[in-house]
Amino acid sequence: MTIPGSKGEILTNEICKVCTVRSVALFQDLDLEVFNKFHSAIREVEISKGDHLYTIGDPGERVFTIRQGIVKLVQYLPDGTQRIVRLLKQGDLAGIEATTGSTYQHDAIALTSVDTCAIPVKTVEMLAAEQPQLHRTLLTKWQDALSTSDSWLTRLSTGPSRYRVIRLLIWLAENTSEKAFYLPGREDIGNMLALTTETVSRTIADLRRDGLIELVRSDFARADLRKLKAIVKDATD
Amino acid sequence: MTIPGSKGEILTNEICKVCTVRSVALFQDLDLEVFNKFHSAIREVEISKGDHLYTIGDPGERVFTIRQGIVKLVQYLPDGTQRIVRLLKQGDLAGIEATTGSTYQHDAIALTSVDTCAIPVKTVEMLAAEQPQLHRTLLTKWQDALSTSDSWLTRLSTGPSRYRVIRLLIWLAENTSEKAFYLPGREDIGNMLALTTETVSRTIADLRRDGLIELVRSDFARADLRKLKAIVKDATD
DNA sequence: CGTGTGCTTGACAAGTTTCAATAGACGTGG
DNA sequence: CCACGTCTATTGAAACTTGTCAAGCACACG
Repeated sequence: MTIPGSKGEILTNEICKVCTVRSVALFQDLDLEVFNKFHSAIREVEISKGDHLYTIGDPGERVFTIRQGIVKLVQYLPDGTQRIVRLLKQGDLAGIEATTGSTYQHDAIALTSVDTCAIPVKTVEMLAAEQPQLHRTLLTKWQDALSTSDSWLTRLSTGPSRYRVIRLLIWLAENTSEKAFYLPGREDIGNMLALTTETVSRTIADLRRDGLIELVRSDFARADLRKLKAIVKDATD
Repeated sequence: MTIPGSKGEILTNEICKVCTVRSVALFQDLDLEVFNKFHSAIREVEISKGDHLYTIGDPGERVFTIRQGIVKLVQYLPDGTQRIVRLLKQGDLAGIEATTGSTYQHDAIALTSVDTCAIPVKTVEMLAAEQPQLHRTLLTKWQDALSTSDSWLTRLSTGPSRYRVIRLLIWLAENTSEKAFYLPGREDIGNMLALTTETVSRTIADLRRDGLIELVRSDFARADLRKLKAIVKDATD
């Protein structure tokens, strides 16, 4: 179990068995028996807001299952401009490129405090050798990443600022179980949508004036999802 | 061999053995013996400019290795706006999501005349069962797709129109062996860069006036790669 | 109780879209 | 072989959106 208040890496012992995200994560249908042979290599890693989970260019030695919190994946242009290419949430896999022997392709930075399981790539390989369905789970994770990426291009990088912000808010709201959802800093939002912080700030202020969202705190908001979806003509499930 | 002038699906016979893209494609390190057991299921599919290779939402029954030509992957917003999320070229795999049992996630449309090998997903599975390294190749293809996608977000959807167009031109030029490279229609370029056809047209006209590119035909161009890279501060290998 | 950091707002400049008109390329049929 | 229609590319002018620069505000932290 986690030692309350602790930071950094902790040996997992029984934690995996009761893991709240196992059903959606990497080991979703793994034999407990097989799993027990290897899970001693797995570490729990907790980092605070702003910390790096890993850094672009580093040798990819571990993948991370996100247990709690939100992580941004950042890439940079030669001039230093940064672009957030994806957000990872509970159940997502960070550093998946490590499984092909590649170096990390992004800076992975915590937007909130983040709780992960760090799994050495070697462990993944050994597990996969005994349990081929892990391959299938991994493929699914690749597909998730790619389809998120496509969606960021289609929905978050297309159209006027108002629509982009709204589509991001919908995503944020729908990926939270609470009524209020985490609202990233204006600069981060800008780096997700290819807008400046000023434009984002103005757009969010407009949405508040129009009664479409309501700030609970500067970084938590509630949204009228139905109205937001109507504006961008999203399916109103 | 291909029957000259023919269209549509053709049974492959000896074609795979002499395939010019096998070294970069799906069967790059497959045992010829194993391969021969299955390759009768593989069809050569040729389509002309503007034709669909597959359509979004269709059940994904085959993956396609691109042997020749360029394919665009298109997604749509609810209002009908389209966005091109990737271009596929020689050696790339189209419809890779079919390997996870998913439906196709895009419209795949030929920008030029296109020559592919269509491989049933079932064949891929059978081959993978006998030759596990195929899993690894597939993972690499997923990674390629994802890293292209990230790059489209970072480099093609960020910054002013001039930079986006230049970065696209660099990509097009570097993914061609000829001196002149295929230049897509202005509307397609717009849908790749989230710009209007008019803006793209003006930007390309500017680049021509500045002597940075030269049109061989309306859809073929030569570029001064060194200068273009200097402008966007790309590595000048 | 200052100081820093991030958010907001304003005014103006720059960039992009929109609407409209023209020019060019291409294929078809007279 | 040329006229015609169609489709794409180009260009102009005006409207609009977004970026830039600058200042003020609010909240958290030391």
